[in-house]
Amino acid sequence: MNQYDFQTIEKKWQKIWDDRKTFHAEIDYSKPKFYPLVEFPYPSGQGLHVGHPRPYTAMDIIARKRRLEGYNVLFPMGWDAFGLPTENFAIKNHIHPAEVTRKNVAHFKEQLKSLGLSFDWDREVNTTDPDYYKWTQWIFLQMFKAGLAYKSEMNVNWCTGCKCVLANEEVVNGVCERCGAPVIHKEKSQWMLKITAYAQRLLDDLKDVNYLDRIKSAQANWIGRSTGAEVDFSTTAGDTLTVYTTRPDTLFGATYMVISPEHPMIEKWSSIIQNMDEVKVYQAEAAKKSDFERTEINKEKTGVCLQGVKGINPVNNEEIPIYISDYVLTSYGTGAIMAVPAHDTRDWEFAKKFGIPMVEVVKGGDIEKEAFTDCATGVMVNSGFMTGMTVDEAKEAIKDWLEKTGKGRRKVNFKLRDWVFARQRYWGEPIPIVKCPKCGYVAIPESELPLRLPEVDSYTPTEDGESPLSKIDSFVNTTCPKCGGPAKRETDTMPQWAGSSWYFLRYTDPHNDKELASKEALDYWLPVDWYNGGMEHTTLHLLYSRFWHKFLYDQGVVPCKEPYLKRTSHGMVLGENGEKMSKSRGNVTNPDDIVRDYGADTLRLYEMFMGDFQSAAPWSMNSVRGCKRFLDRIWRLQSCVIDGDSYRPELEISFNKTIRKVSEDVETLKFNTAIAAMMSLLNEIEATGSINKKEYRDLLILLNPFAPHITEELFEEMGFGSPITSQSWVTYDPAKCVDATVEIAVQISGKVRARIQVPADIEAADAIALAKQDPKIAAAIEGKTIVKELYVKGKLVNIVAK
RNA sequence: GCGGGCAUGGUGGAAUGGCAGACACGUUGGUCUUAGGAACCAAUGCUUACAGCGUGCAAGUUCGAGUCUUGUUGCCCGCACCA
Repeated sequence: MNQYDFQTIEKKWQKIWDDRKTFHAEIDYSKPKFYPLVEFPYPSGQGLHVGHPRPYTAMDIIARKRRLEGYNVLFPMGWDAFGLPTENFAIKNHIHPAEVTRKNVAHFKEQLKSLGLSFDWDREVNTTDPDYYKWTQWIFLQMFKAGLAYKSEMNVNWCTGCKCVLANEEVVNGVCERCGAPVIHKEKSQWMLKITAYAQRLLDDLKDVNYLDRIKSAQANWIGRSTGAEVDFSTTAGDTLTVYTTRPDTLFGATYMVISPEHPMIEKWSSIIQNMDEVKVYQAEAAKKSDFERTEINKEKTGVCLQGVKGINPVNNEEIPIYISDYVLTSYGTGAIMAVPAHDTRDWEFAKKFGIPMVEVVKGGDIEKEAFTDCATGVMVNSGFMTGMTVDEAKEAIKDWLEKTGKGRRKVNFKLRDWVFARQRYWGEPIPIVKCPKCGYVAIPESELPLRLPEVDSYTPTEDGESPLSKIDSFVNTTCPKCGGPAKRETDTMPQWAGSSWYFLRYTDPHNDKELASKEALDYWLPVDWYNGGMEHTTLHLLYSRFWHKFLYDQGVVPCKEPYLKRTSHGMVLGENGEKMSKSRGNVTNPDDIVRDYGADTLRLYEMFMGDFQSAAPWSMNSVRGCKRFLDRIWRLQSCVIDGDSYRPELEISFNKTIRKVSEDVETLKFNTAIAAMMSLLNEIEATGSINKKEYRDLLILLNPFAPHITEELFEEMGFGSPITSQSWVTYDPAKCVDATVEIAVQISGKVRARIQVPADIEAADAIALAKQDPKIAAAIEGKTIVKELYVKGKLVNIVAK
């Protein structure tokens, strides 16, 4: 017997798979298709992290199992390569971002290949490749033509030191991460995508997909549908202030109004607001804070009462003060609220601080102590025609009244906001739009796609906050596609999310230069059958790509409404100390070291065995060694192989049970228990002192998806025939998964008092009778009244005695 | 703050409402060995051990709760320009 020389074996099989294109997929109508997908990585300069192989190995196991089950499997990989870190690295080291990307991709690819993942590398895509982003731009143009892309004034983070727009991540505690200068909010005209037009469908169609419940609820909450009403308040200034509320029933309790510090009405009223100086100071303060800071409930409420203008409550014509406060956001609802301190927690705190009166309109709580927000039990009081109604009745009554009187209307609102689709950065897809002084924003002709990123000398954002592209005259100056007159190109680029919103479509036909993918390929491969990715992508990437997909469905480009049939999530891999792995904490493990010292099969096995796939788990070198030990034992089995073409009787049930367990557990992502079952089986095999050929062969196939290299090598070594990749998955006989006798527990009133052996198919009455014969049980129930007797098949007998 | 989640031995974790701790790691003792970060064998939740106690804490439902319900504490993740 040779040594288990994993380095040689792994290189050998990886070369065989490459040379033979073992995992290359083509359309084949004779087989059922299966399209598993993992999130393609951002090729960072740090290289692969031990967190990457966890989801990749998991889906690889499923892909390999599906192939053995006779499916035509498309398991692709690519690179989500536009982004900030590459650009920042390029700026710092004066290397072109494309060059940085090329190096990082090469490194990542080499690392991924060393793990024996069964990707179809012929279908590799890269979002920064002009042949790819041509179609990203094409999709944007279709959205523009459909009216879903528009320009709007948006707040951006503005570094007062670098004089440039910052990503949220670059803002640390209100100052610029790089230069430490204060960061303020600044209005900027930005390209937006109208994802809100799809809000209802994105919500409704969740019922048609098989996502984990927590993913569905996270998306539903992010979309944040609420039903309520818009109410028009007139003001002493003559203008109307429209508010959105989910509690129109409390309208009689509205004792003041609050508008966001950025509300446009403030500018309009600047001549009549007597304390404009105070207002301006407050606006400047608010501009420094993020939405997150502003809506924090624990913080002290702040605000300024507008002097010189009042709102008028439409139900009772009472004049009420108008405040500006940063807890009201421009981005939600109408940017103005009616405040009902008696029945809203934030309003209550604000009113307490500013000494604003409260009016109780729903009875049931103690509004002196806290706001009473319960809708289910309260009864309306002090509310004119609604007095005496339940909250639900009042909601309907007031909405009818608002619509009848024209003072308001029913309104569905979403928390979901439109997608800011422009970055003032270099390393992204150029937005294919021209601004013509005569024609406005004009799409460039599709024949001019891809609109390539021009070469620039500096990737640093410009002093005026525009993209570096704005400095390239040859790029900027062009002619209007419509009128032929002089015009200027859009110089902003798309956010990284653009390329990742449709990459799974390109995998189906990655080299097509006529369409983003052929109809035949899309019809055959879509939808993605199973998409696994991180929980952190639930509300952005996952929602964005569903939105793009639905748009493309409406355009007749893709054949199905939803891109992903099933979505699951993996947990993070933490450092050995249980903290998030990071360079600064010094707890990073490099997968290359593990592959070199223990082998890819051990790494794969450990990543799957380390804990529940869906939860975070800390790294453990000791446990890695444990997995290596298991593979060593599998290797050594070849020294005790005996003849035999069926399972030996003493192992027959164990084999059948293990095959069933592994087959089922892989489907539910319970890789850790699947591996545990194989370890148990190995323990039993070793106890017999030998293994026969049938048993070894089946064990190797069972383990193959987890540890593909060692199992292929042993399969070949043992002369079991062609590679495992062309074998069939092992099957089990349900009838042979049952033991003849089982040990059951006997409980007295729920406490275990004895254990007895019974035939597996024993009847309840017989089991109970047998239990009572046990000396301990007989003694325990003597002289007591038996209240109840239960038998749980194959598990226990419970005798309730008094 | 809002949203999602988690809490079980020395460690990672198992457990369709039915015998808590599978499977590993670690530790201890032993065998073999010139040697051991090798292999093999045995033990290993805790305690005042013929028994009792144990799944963050407090209640509840049930014949029976790690699992369901309510409350509570602590921790993790996301929050829209990181990917």
